[in-house]
This record gives sequence, C-alpha cells and structure tokens, in this order.
Amino acid sequence: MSLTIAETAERTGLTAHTLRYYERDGLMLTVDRSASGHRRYTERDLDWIQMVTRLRSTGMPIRDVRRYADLVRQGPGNEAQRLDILCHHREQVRADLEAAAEHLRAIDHKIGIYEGAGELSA
Amino acid sequence: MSLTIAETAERTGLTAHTLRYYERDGLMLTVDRSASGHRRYTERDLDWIQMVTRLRSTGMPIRDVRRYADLVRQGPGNEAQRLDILCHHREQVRADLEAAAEHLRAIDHKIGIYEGAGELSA
DNA sequence: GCTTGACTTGGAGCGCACTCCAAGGCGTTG
DNA sequence: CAACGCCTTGGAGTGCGCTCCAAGTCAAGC
Repeated sequence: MSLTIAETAERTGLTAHTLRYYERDGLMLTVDRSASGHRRYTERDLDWIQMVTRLRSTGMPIRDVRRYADLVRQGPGNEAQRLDILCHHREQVRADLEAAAEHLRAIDHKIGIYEGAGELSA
Repeated sequence: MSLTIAETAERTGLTAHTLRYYERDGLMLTVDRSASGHRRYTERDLDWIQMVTRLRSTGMPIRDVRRYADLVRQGPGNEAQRLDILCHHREQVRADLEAAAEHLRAIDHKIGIYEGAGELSA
C-alpha cells in the first residue's frame, strides 16, 4: 500500500504544498519515490505525519520537530534524547493548557457580565 | 494615577513597541497623553490590556480583537454584538482546549512507550 | 499518439504579529 | 545649562509557517 501526495494530503488534512515543505525542511522520515520520482507515502509515513501534526498543533516550533525527526531518522540509540524533547514539550503543553483554561474562565466571567446586563435591561 | 509606557510594559509583560503597535492598529481604547505628548496609561487601560492579552493568548487574531475594541470604543448599545464575538471565541477556545488535551494524551502515550522501552533495556 | 492532469523542482511571495530604526523632542539630575 | 535617557513618529525589517509559481516530466484515457 502506498499513497500519492494528493491522497496523503486528503487523509492528513495537510496540503500537498505543506507535505513537500515539511520534507524539504527535514520534518519527515525518508519518503519513498516511484520509478518516475513521485512521492509514495506508506502507513508509517501517515503515522509519522500524525505525530508531527500533534506536535505542531500543540505549539512545537518547526525547528524542534526537526530536531526530533533528526533523532528518529538516526535510528536506535538516542531514545533518551527523544524522551527529553517529548517530556519538555509535555510540560510546555500542560502549562499552556492551564493558562488557556484560566483565560477561558476570565472570558466566561466577562460573558456573564454582558448576559447579566442584558437580563437587567430587559 | 497614570503610568508611562515603560511602566505599563513592565506591568503587562508586553513591550513598549507592542503597546504602540496595538494602539496604531486600533486594539486600544483611547490612551491619554501628557502635555508633552507622552502616553499615560490608567487603571482602565491596564484592565483593557489584560483583556486583550487574554483574547490574544487564546488565539484570537488581531483583526478580531480590533472588531471588539471598535465596539467597546463606540460605547453602549452594541452589547449584543460584543457578546456574540466573545461567545464565538469561547467555543473556539473550548474546542482548541479539547483538541490540545487529546494531543497531550497521545504524547503521553508516546512517552510511555519510550519509558517502557528504557525499563526493559535496563 | 495526443491531451489532460497530477506530479516534480528551486525559488519567490505572503500574512501575521511583532520588532526595530532614524530623527527628533522633552525633562529630570548634577 | 548640559547631558542623559525616555519619549515621539512613520516606516522599514524580521521570523515563522506556509503558499504559490514557472517550467518541465510523466502516466493514463480517448
């Protein structure tokens, strides 16, 4: 089983542009090519893209994803470093989530004020 | 009581550059000036900056903050529109928080795999 | 066999949100 | 009263993450 870049874009929610960009920028593991040079994505690539998407959408910068991808591409032996990157990121995400939750409470409060005013004036 | 731009930057965690930029871009309510033309920030400005910061750091784009600021600057009468912006944003933030929490769980899972492997190989 | 359309590349362009610069004004301190 | 530092402005520059373009290759359908 292997997918074209368009099919992979469809399945991952990224654009073909972005998939090429990620590859150029060192975020991908090795992507196979057909005889004619077209990219062929495997199940493993889809899993990896999902991981990259998770890291990106929790705010990890491209350059950090690249550091992580570099380690994975180097193969076994550097698991401690990978773990280190993931654990640091996890703490960052937890802190971000907590901050966002607090902001959400403040926004809720503000909404409550407007809704209260609406009721009073009604 | 009024603060200089430097003091306000200090207190809000924004830079003086950013405070000027926000004002130019229509994100601020009216900011007073001293006789010499220097900005003077009041308690009300600090509260407003905090709100802007909450909206920004929960992912509201500058242009939407500006729309909201425009309404507040226009004065009473458009509370329903303000409420609309805030409620839409609240739903967005909730969705983002949920997605981020799911990504966090997946990252936790990945970390668990690395830690498990570490223990096995130890 | 020719068209159509998806694919390739290097490189340019874009939108967002700042971030900084140059040139000049003001005002407190020694 | 001179120096120093903080302030002002319009406008240019930066970094990030895509996003798109031009020119060309290749594969499949009519």
